[in-house]
Amino acid sequence: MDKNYDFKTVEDKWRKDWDKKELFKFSFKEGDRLFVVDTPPPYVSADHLHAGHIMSYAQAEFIVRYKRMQGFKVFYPMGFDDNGLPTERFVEKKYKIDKSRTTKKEFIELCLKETEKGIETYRNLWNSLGISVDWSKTYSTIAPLPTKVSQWSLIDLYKKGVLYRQELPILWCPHCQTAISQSDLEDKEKNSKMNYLSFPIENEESVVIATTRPELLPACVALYFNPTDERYKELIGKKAIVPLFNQEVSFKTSEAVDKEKGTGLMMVCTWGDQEDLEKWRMDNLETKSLLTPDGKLNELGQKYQGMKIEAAREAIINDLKEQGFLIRQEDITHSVNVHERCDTPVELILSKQWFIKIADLKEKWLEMGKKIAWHPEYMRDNYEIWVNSLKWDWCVSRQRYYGVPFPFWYCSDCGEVILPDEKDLPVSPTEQKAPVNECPKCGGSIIPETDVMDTWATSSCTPFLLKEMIGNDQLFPVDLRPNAHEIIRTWDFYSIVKSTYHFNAIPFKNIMVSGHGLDEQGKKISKRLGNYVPSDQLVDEWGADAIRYWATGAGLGQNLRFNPKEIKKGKQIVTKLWNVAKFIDLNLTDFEEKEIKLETPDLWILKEMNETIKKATESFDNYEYAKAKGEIEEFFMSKFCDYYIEFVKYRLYGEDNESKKAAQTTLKKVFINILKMFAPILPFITEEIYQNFAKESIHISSWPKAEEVKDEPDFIEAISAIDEIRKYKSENQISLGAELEEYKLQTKVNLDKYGEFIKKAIRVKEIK
RNA sequence: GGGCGAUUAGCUCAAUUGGUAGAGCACUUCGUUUACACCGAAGGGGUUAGAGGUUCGAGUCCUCUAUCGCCCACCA
Repeated sequence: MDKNYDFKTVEDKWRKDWDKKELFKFSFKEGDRLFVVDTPPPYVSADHLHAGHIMSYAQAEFIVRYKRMQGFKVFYPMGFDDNGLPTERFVEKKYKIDKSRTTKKEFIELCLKETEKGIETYRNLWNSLGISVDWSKTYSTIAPLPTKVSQWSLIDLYKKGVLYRQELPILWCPHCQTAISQSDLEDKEKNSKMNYLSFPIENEESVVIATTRPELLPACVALYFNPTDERYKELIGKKAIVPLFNQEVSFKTSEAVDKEKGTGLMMVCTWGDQEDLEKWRMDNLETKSLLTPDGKLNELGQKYQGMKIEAAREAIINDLKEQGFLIRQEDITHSVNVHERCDTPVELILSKQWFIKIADLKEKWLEMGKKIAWHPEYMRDNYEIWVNSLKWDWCVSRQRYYGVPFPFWYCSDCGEVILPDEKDLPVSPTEQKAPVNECPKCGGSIIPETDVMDTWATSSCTPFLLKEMIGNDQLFPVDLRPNAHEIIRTWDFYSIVKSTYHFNAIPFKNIMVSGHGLDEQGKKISKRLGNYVPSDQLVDEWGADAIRYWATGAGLGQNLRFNPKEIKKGKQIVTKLWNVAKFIDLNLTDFEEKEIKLETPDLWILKEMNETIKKATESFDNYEYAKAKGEIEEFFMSKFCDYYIEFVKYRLYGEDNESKKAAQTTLKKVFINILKMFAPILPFITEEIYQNFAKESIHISSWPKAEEVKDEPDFIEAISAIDEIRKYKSENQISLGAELEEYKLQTKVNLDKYGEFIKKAIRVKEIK
């Protein structure tokens, strides 16, 4: 063995070896125990890989390697989420193009090109980190099979009556020009002005209303106050005139109006916010649709027609001021719902879209959530909070180019929906003919649906996509879904929705939720802040094992700071394992194990080892890789290196062959189990060392089993005695290697039994 | 405003069911020793955020307060 451990050469060697031997390729036969992992398919548009990515994927992979050693046949494919808005936005930004100013064909080609690149970037990183996925089973969400499964899913939902198409006020992104869903929203603090406007009342004085959105005045349809509000009681039955636009609106009351907010009077427009929508729905108010899909005022805006929202707001405020309707203004900051992909404030517009029923089935979603084992447990709360906050059905249609098409055609006359035959899936309605030439109901002509699916409508199929990839229903539900907490409300929730509707089953039995990677100051790592070292540089500098070690630093659900010291510590452990390996290797000879007569220190370390195996196994079983690492490391560094190796040196160098063999056997046995326990976390160094002893990969070897060992309970006293002498030597500045002539021991210990051992282990000639 | 997490040594974190607060890093001192200077040994360092309560006993359970993070709500 080389004197120094060269991680670059070694890690590269095993990467190639595993790849060549297809070590992680999935295969199983009847009776095998399966472990199916539904890994988050990353957006290929996320081209800035950093420690946070390493952390979350490594944490899941610790469990995967552990399960494999436990004898499970692991199905661990990798997917890529490459369709939909994220990719389009990425391409738009990168090539500085606008969807509306390029042809659909060119645009899709660029998306596909970037998709390919993205997959390569990810694949390189996973490989360098030793993420043991089965690369022969890779999917991308826009490929034929996933498209087929996503389309089948929609057809099934349609047949079950839970997918419907309706014209409704929906969440709309004026920048991306597409419908979006509640889960695509993000909060953003914005500076704004609260405008206090005077609304004249017929034959009377005016009332004052506060609003941040005067540009919605043309769509104002009613004014509301709280029924207990004495100030406005007598307004019922009267009408106010909307400033500038002059439509008459009536006063209404609602318990939901807060007397303390603004002036206690609220204007309802169609539609500025959730509250508007609810009043509109409840009181059956008039519909005044004001916005165009690109976020401009339509003809209802009169002289402001064609202006963008912000421009119209400014112009209207100016005119209000001029004509004396603006009483006063206040600077405020408030949070605004923006589209998370582009930061544009979202609007509500009337549009015909496809929806999946979710808002009325909260109880069902909660019930399904309870059937899943959440790691950590409290993450279920996050899920339940989201479910309870649902207000809208899931809008799954998007007016974009690069995505999985809806598998539907319509009758242009009666609107009848035409479904394809399931055996013809996948289909692309805009490019192929419908299964019928004319509407079977009215004989009208057929037009294709041009919408594509929301990205989550495709990725939420992965739990049952996996079984389709293998063609075996036993793979569903999957055993483990690992992901970060921000996609509980999307990927996880929608997966639960779909599996419930399709199979009345949970999609995954276990979910492990990871935290975020933070920079050294504790800030979330993000592309915008640039506060990260690219992942490939990290691996190059420290090696995969050391980085993976760092990833054990936070328990499930916890954020983890980037910390070079912890990576260094990982490197130190790798080096330590290497040095121990050299030491043991040098002193090993072949012998028959049955002749061995173990001595007290041997029994002690074996007993300690079995305790460690028990604890590490339990921790890994509970997805607590951080705890497992702590237990293994403590045993290796303190018990094995600091004590046991020191205890047996004199036997290894001595003349008593029987005693020497016992020490050697124990060293080897314990060390191999240490390697095995470290293997899920440090796959490279453990493989390198293990294959010096064994001819197979450590990663398909079996996880150690704890055995019962009868040790000598009073041996602990001998260890205390050795501690005492170590301390004495250190305090008196004597080298640990120097032999003391004589020492008077304070610690109570059975010297008849352990005197000789202590003298030799810590080098003292005479103990009193 | 509601909820969920967190707060333990200078730093990063442990602490089974309530039972003498522990590691690593950093710091101080020592040690070239035949696995390891990519090293080893020893040492100093804590009113467990604060205040109450339950208990023979609280880092751990309860109540309140403060600070931080996240989720949800908040556009009148």
